[in-house]
Amino acid sequence: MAGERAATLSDVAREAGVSLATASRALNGSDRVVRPELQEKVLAAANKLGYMPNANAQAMARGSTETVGLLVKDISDPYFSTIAGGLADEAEKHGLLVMLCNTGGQPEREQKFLAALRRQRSRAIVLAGSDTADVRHTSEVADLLTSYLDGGGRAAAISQPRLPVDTVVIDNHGGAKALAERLVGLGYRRAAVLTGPEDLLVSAERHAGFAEGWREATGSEPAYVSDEFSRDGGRRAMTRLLEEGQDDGAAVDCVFAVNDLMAVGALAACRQAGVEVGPDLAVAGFDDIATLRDVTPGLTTVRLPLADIGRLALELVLGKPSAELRKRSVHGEVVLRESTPPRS
Amino acid sequence: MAGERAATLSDVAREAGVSLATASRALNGSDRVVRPELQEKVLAAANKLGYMPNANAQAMARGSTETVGLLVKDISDPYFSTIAGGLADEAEKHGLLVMLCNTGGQPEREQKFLAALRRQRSRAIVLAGSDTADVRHTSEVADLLTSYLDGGGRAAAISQPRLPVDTVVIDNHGGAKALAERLVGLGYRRAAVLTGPEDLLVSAERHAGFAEGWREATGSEPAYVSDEFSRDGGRRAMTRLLEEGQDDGAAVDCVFAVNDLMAVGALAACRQAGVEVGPDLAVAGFDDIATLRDVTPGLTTVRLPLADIGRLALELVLGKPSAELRKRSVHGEVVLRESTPPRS
DNA sequence: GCGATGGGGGAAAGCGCTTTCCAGTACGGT
DNA sequence: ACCGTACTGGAAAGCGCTTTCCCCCATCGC
Repeated sequence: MAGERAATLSDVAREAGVSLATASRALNGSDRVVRPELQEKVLAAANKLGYMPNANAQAMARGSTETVGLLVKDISDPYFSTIAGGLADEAEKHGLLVMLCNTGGQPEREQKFLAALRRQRSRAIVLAGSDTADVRHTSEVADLLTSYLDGGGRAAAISQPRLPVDTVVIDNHGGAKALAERLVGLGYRRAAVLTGPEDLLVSAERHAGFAEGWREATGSEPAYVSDEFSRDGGRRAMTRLLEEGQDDGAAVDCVFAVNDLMAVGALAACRQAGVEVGPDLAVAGFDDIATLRDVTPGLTTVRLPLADIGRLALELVLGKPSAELRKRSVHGEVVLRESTPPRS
Repeated sequence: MAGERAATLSDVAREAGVSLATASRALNGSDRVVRPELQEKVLAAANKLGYMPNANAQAMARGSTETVGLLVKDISDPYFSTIAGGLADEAEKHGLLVMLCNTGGQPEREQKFLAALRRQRSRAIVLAGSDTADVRHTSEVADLLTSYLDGGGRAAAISQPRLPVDTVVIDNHGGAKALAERLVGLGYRRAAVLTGPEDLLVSAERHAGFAEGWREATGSEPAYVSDEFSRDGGRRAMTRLLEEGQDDGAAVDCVFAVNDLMAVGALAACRQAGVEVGPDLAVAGFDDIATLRDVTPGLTTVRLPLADIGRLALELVLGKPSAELRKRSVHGEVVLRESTPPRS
């Protein structure tokens, strides 16, 4: 067995008694008409030999592949894995393979992967790593992307509006603002925001949106505490907030964590501190991560259609190229649950 | 810009005033020694032209790629995405790219992807889709895999012991058994298992392990209810269980859901039915999904080192091929939390 | 001083496919 | 009966790279 090198197209052609050209045409179908009789012979030969085209050879000859690259910050984060799921589904429909690149948020890796995808002649690239305000890095990525585009590649980004490519923009600002308004409507008056690092764009946008909504509705500015954009970051931030609140008489009645993971961390911190979320303090998140829909108390959040976002990004990147940059907006929907009961 | 086709190796060679062969050797380093002076010239030329090797051409010439395929049932499921994360990390260390294939549990897709990976001449394939008892499909996959291996490919599976490849076997049986023992130790006496479809191997193994442990410790057989292997399946199964329990005087005091997602569904069902998990009824899961570590009450479960499993699978598949099939066992660790308090 | 040795460069043969270009055949029109 | 037109098969030229094989020249040993 081990010695039998895989059958090539010439093997098939020989077996079928036709030329290489005819074999290729018969198998690819569309190209040009081949007499049905010969076609069948070729198909039979291919079948008999267990022929499998060499995708690399095809890529060379055709100059294009069936591969799309997907860059995410961390595939084990449900936010990204849900997006990846939607994108993978869509890719499957188009007969495309997805190259998964886990950047871990490291700029060098991001650039390395971009280069690799370019070498592979990926048909398209979707960037879903979170955008940072790191101008130097962003511009390097932008350069890489531009030369990729010049080489005939296609690219799109998710929520990274600074990149010179088509983008699915997530209305972080609007969603957070709407959430603020709803919370005020429920009777809350003193808010704090648990944010990620301030150079993380998503975090900044959500913070700003919330602050704007809150300000417009109450005339006051929400406090805020920054930490990591993660479960533990949320826990730490919340712990600090609770400690501060003790001295300071004017404790907040409502906390907005800029993502669900942080919110869950905040929930844990409250539990530990003996603060009952809901009656004592309201907590809200953002994203509506599916796995987290069952935490108790149910977490008020802004639902993002993550799988659709993945699908949309692929559609965008596969669609007709257009001269100007396209932006496709996606809005979140506030989902109220028990963690923010109407304030009596 | 758009007209400038990407620089090729011959462009670099010409620019550097050397032959193709020398250019190739200078860039790949290892192959054979090139005079440092020429080497530098080539590097400079490559740099100047923004040369990017064409990975497809390299793959053709070398006969091997830098790509590994990963088949998962559903990347948006935290179980798989955590494994994928570990594997992607490891892949990055080896300079490999990961081809993500989302099978959705559909046998045809699985086969389609396997074929695609073969066409791509993927260096290795890791299968992490859950194994089913569907013999026909399993044997077809096995055939595909075998011919892939014959062609020089490498493959490994995660927890699919029926495939003729190296396998990371997860000790589902042992973990569930240990859990059963611990629960009995806490004072529980009447158990029920919430299982997935019985032809799903993971589910069956966990069920069997738990039943064995329970039987050995108490002499009685746990009841069980089957439904989907998902959050909603868990909720439904639990609801049914609670309804049955009402008629039947002898209600269970402890429920084992074969994965965390189902357990969370069960938690939701209990909440809805007014049953307080912990005091009224114990609930345990399996996997210890990170995102779920903060549900309340804290869910007793069997922790699986999912990221390590992904890493391990890649190591296995990249390691020296050996004649006999290798199995690498991974064991879970029981983690007791508030959902299963000691029974007073 | 001369042949043997070996280090390093270049020509060219692929790798497996697609696609252009050419040639042969059969058909239609006049 | 003759020429132009369609149609279809085959030869061969790449696609961009790696690698074998060959050759040249410098060094070494005797």
